[in-house]
Amino acid sequence: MDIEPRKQGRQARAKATASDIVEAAARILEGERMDTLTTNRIAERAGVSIGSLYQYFPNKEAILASLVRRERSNLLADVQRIAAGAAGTAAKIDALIDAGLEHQFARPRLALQLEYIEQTLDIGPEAQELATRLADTITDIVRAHAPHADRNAARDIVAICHAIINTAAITGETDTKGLRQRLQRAVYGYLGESNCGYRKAD
Amino acid sequence: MDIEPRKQGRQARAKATASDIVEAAARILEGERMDTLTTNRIAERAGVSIGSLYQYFPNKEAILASLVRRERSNLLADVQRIAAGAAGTAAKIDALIDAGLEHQFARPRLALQLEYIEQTLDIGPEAQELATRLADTITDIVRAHAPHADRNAARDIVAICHAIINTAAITGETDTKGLRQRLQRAVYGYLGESNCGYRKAD
Amino acid sequence: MDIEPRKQGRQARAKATASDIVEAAARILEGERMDTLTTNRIAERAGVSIGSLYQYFPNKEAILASLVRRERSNLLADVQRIAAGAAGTAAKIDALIDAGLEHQFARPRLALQLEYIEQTLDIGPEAQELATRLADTITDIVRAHAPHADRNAARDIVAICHAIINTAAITGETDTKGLRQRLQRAVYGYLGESNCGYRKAD
Amino acid sequence: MDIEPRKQGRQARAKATASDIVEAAARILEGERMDTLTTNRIAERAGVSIGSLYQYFPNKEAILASLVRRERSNLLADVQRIAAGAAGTAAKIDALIDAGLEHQFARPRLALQLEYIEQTLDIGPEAQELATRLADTITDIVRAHAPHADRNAARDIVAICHAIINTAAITGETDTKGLRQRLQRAVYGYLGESNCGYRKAD
DNA sequence: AATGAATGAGCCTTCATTCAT
DNA sequence: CATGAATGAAGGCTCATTCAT
Repeated sequence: MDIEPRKQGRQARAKATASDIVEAAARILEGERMDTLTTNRIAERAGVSIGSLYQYFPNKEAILASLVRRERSNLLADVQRIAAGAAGTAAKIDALIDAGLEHQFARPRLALQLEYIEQTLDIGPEAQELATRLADTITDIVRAHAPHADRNAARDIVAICHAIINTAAITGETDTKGLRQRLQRAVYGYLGESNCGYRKAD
Repeated sequence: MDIEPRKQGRQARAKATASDIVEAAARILEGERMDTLTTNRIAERAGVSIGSLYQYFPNKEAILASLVRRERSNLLADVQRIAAGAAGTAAKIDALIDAGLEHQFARPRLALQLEYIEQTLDIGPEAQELATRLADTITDIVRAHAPHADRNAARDIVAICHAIINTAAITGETDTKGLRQRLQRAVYGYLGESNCGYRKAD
Repeated sequence: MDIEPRKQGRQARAKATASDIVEAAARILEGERMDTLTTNRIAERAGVSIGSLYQYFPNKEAILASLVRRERSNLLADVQRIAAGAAGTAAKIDALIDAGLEHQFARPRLALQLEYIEQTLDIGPEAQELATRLADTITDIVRAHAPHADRNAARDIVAICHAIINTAAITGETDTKGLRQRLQRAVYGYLGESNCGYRKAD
Repeated sequence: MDIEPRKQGRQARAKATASDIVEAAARILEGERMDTLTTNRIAERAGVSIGSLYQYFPNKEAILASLVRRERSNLLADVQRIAAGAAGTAAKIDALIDAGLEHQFARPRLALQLEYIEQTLDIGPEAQELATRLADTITDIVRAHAPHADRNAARDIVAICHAIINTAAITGETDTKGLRQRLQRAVYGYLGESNCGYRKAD
């Protein structure tokens, strides 16, 4: 199944339409029951006709793939910026936590749904690569800080953060500060450091 | 939407058929693409006619709700047994970890899918209650061990374990022993205890 | 694309439905504009719901393939009966002409449309084989009568008959007798025999 | 349905565009699967925007009607030239055969497709008239040569030639010479003359 | 009860056609 | 006039669910 977007229209209007469609899909994932994620509904929420939708995407999956790509590359950009930064390893890990927090907390329902969709979707190779690069970059940072950590550890840490943030988001927590502290507890705890009085969050 | 199984013949045969249907759904969730989870396919795998299926369940969601309930109550039973036991608080927490590990690792794909389905489903109040009871029991155990832990902490711990186990299951890990250790690291780490050389796994 | 019918239901009702559907397609081909040959219309004319139609055929093409097969095998049966008969070669050719006449004249519009559809369709291997067998059998008969005739000649003769009958049918001729004479003129003429006073038609 | 090309600028450029569009349709009919004969594809192959296409033709059918008309009037011109010529009746019939051969063999797939389209299309009155004039002219020639031949006979002859040529074209024959001989056999055979050693092809 | 044929709302997608730029 | 983005009716097909046997 072709999963690539169809054309990046040369008129400005076209580019806007394509991303309107993707955003509409995101909004539906966030706010409605998953079974309303139909192409017709997407078109409707994008304020576009169904015909237009299919001028930009060859099928429903392509829309979702675009959405996944969009989110993923945003996060990857942040993470790479952190990795490339001059900060110390602990500071980088904190920054990583913050990045994850921002990303998932910005639109938690969306993040959650996308996680599921990614598994279901036969994601394109490009998105696949984004995922790998993301994982690698994070692994590098973690191992720079905690040399004894292996790939599993890095994966665990990412999973742990995901899980905690999701749970918090779903139960409607709003106290980002407390949440960040718990994330640090979890991560540094897992990495084997006492995190009592470890650092002043800010 | 009605989600209860259809009350009827308490005969052994009827009960068996109903649970055959539920188990068929489980097997499909485990082994096939999610879009093959159709009522006709469920009936087929259960070795029942589609007509019969609808004699036992008023609709598809009811089957899934039953499945969720089945899994949940299994876990709840284990957890309650642990809670009621005479072991020390740390041993209880370890037992909790083991219970979770067993549950999710017995049929990891199923566990993963159900997690998603639970969110999608308009879970019945009974299942809702199971969830609450489960959370409460776990919270009690955790707080008995770590008095400073609040509800959030208990939730976080459950989420952490879920996440690590899922990730492990997805990536095809089989080393249950190593996994248990990492779970303990994560939990005790989060709870703020150094877990270096803390205890002999068994 | 799968082109085979889906199930030959074990209940009598089922078998009837499947052939009702095929016949409905035939009727539409005969009597309506080709662009009304939609699965919905077929179902409607068959007096069946669209859902039922798709229980018997996996897609539109399969219905048409069944129809082609039905017509072809009817004709093939006739032709093989003729080939196997004890009649003289000339009588066999006459019988062939009559068979063709009957077949195409019974439902001329249908015959015409099917001819076109056959080319368009990726006909299944079975139907393909029917066609080959048909052509071979006819070739054999023709060459038995006119040894100098090659494959082209046999093909030409079939084409000639098709064409004449179609034209006649389309322009609404009803004089089968006269038509048969013209067909004989054409065939025997092509085969190089004087056909003046050649034989008494009956 | 309006089937006429849109009257407009008689400028050379306009005329060229219109015939580019018609020719693009022809090329698609020849070289691609019939279901790619979409207006957008036609415009694309004509090197015109879809908007422009609709400036020249009110709808898709009008394009095809123009194409049919183009082919028909070409043939009609040839046939009328033959009819008006000074040659003997037999020579005229031969010329007729050659004309048909050239026409259909020049672009056999196109000829075949158009034949089908003509039936499907609600051909405009003008094209209808072309067909009639064509048939009449041919009938005249045939009857001049074979006075006993009636309208049916002329129709049959045309049909016969069509059919043989089509069959040859479909099966990929390239031996025009042999084909011409078979056509003559068929025609003269049908008209009741022995065609053995009848005439030297050229 | 069990069976499985039948149902039809609704999904994805295409394509002829229009219209703002 | 040309362009190409936008439109939406309509087609193929699925699947949860019903109902006659």
